[in-house]
Amino acid sequence: MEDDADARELTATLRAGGHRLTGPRRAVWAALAVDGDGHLTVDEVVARSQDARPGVDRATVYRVLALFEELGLARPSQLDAGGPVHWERAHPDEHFHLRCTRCGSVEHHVGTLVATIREHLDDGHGFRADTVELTVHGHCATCRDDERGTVRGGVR
Amino acid sequence: MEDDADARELTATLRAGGHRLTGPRRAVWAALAVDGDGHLTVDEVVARSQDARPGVDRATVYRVLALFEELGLARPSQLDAGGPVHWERAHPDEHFHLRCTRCGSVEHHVGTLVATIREHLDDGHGFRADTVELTVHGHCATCRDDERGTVRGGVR
DNA sequence: CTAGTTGCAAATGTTTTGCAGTCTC
DNA sequence: GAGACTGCAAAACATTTGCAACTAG
Repeated sequence: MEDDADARELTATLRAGGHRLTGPRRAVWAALAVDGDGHLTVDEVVARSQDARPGVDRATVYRVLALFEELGLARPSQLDAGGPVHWERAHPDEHFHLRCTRCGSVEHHVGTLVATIREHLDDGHGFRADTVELTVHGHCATCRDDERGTVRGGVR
Repeated sequence: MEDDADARELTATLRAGGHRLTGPRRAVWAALAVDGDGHLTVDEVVARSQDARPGVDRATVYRVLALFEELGLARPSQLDAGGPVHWERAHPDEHFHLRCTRCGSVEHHVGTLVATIREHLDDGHGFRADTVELTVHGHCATCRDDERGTVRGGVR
C-alpha cells in the first residue's frame, strides 16, 4: 500500500511547519491523488473531498490548497487564461502541461527543457528564474488521429 | 507617423471579418499601444480608453478585447495565476514573458525557443502545438543588483 | 486547555450577459 | 434603414475574509 507512505508524507510535512493533521486536510490530500491526469479544478477537489468527508467546505479547500502550496505539497496551474486554477500534487521533477483543446486532456511532459530555459536566462540575461509556467495548447496525438478517421469515414 | 499604418491595420482587419470600426474599438486599440512594456490589465485598458473616449464601458472593453483576440490583433496572458488577465497587441514573433516578482516588471523574450518546443512536441510526441504560453517568474538583473547593493550598504 | 482549524455567510474582484437605444456602413 | 455595437445594470463565477464554534495535540 502506498497509502501509508502517502499519509506519512502529509503528516510529517504538516508537523514540520507547525500545522495539524485534520480530517479536511486528509480529504483534500486524498482528492489530489487522482489515478488519471490529476489536474483538478477547485470544484473537483471539493467534490472529491466531500466524498471522503461530507461537510468539508469550499472555503476550507481553498485554505488547505494554499497551505499545501506553501508547504510544497501541491502545485497550482492556470491551464486556461481567465479560467479556474487547476491543482495537482507537487512533483519532484519539473514538467509542463500539454493541453488538448479538442478533448481537454492534460498530459505532463517531463524533460530537461525547463532546466534549459532556466540556465539560458540566468547566463544570458541575468534573470534568475524561480518558477517556470509553461502550458502548450494544441491537439494531442489521439485527437489528430480521430480527425483523420472522421474525415475518412466516421470513427466512433 | 506610425499611427496611420496602425489605424489602417485595425480597419482592414475588422472589415475583413465583417466588423465595424467604432470609437470604442479605436480607443482600445490605442490604449494597447503602450510605449513601455505594454502589458495592461483590463482595468488599465479601461482607464486609457476612457482618456481617449470618455464613457467607454468596462463591458465593452471586455467585448472588444475578445474580438481583438479572435482577429489575432491582441493577446491575453495570465501573468499571475488567479490574478487578472493582461493584454498586449499581438506580436508577429513568438515570445514569452519574464516577470520579476520583486519589481513587477515584465520583459519580453524573443527567440527560437518557442519554435523549438513546438517542433520537439510535433516530432517526438505527435502533439500539434497551437499556442505556447510561457511565463517565467523570478528576479530581473536590476533587482538582483539592488539586492546586492542593499546588503552592501543601502542603495537608493 | 489553547491555539490552530473549520464551517458558514458575507464580501471582493473579475468577467459575462440581457436588453434597449445608438451609430456605422 | 438594418444590423452590428454600445452603455447600463444585473448576473455569474472564482476566490477571500470575518467570526464564532470546534478539535487536535
